[in-house]
Amino acid sequence: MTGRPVNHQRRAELLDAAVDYATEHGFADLSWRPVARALGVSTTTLVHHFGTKEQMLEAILGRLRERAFAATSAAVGDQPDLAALAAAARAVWTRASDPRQGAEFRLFFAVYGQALQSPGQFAEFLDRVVADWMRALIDAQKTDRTTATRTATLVIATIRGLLLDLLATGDDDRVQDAAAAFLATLEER
Amino acid sequence: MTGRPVNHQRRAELLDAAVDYATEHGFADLSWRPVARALGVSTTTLVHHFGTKEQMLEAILGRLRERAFAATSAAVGDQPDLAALAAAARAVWTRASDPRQGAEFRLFFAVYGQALQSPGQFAEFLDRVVADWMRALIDAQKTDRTTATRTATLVIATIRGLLLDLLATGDDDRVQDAAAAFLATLEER
DNA sequence: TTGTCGCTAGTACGATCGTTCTAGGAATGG
DNA sequence: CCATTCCTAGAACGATCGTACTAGCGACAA
Repeated sequence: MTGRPVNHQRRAELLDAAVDYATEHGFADLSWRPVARALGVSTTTLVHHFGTKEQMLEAILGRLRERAFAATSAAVGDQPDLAALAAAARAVWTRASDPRQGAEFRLFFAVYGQALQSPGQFAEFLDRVVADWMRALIDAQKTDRTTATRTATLVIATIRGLLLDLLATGDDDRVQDAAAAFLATLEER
Repeated sequence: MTGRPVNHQRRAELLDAAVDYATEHGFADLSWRPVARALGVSTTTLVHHFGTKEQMLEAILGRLRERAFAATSAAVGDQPDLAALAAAARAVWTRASDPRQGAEFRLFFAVYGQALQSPGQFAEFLDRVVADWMRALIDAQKTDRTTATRTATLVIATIRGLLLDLLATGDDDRVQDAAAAFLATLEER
């Protein structure tokens, strides 16, 4: 009577594959058919699992933010107490500036930019893109909330700004030098 | 014999109007027809002046970068010698964080993100998006080239990172507080 | 076994896309 | 005036878009 049960794992597989596709082929002009071809399924299959294209995009960027944050937040949490923020920032930067992460962060900033121009559609992304890291970086500090917030804001902004520079210019020497200087000032607190 | 002369001003008018349109309606899925409707011309007119859509996009982002840089570089140049960099950075930040500039910088970051995923098409944008400011900020300093480059890189990255935060969260108090702290450290050099 | 429902695919529809073709007024140099 | 060239518009092309509809297959509960 109840019929065949829903296979949630199947949707997760397709979503991960879709994120990989977006990482390689860009996010701006994603459409059902090319994604379906790359994944070896029909467009109908994607529609069935994601509903509308808009919903698939939301799912993709949700998964993307999840990936990006999970991979770095692990490094944030496992730090000794003293100078925890500086160590966390260094760990995040080391991982983020790894060339192997380039494609994923290019996609991240592409989504970020698009979200800024469609705040309605990407509301959750915009809400959490800063807040998730803020929470983690504030927890890593022992100072009062005001200065902790101020420092966390600066750390997030500087790392992202440097990453934008690195991805745009590929000038590793210059950007790494600036990053090292910033991280050094962070440890002098 | 020579016929009617080319009207370059007409193209500039259309380009400025197209940038305005992109500022309001987004950059990701721009197409001839909606732009033409908004500008009160036919799509053929746009094709005539810009060639292909790709060329129009390049023209738009070139003009956009020109606008964004010109408006702020003026503030950079007209500073007294002492603490020129700090004053320049403060001027740039004051203008960039003005809510009235929000739409333009949203477009700027949307283009930036798209360019990161299509480096071939937007090569010139990526080349100049950092280099233009770098040159101006290095010239504003009297220290050796190495530290001047390092500082300029950090100033650009931090300002852009803070701007990303401000545009995403709208949390003016927190971001302005962090910006003030950063600019203060800049003046202590 | 049988009825139910998830999963997949194929097809088709209307809309919109970028671009080309055709052609008529406007403005300029000879 | 005339020839030439720019500017603009309208129509049409094939391609691709998102999505709905139909239907067959497979897995599960009763």
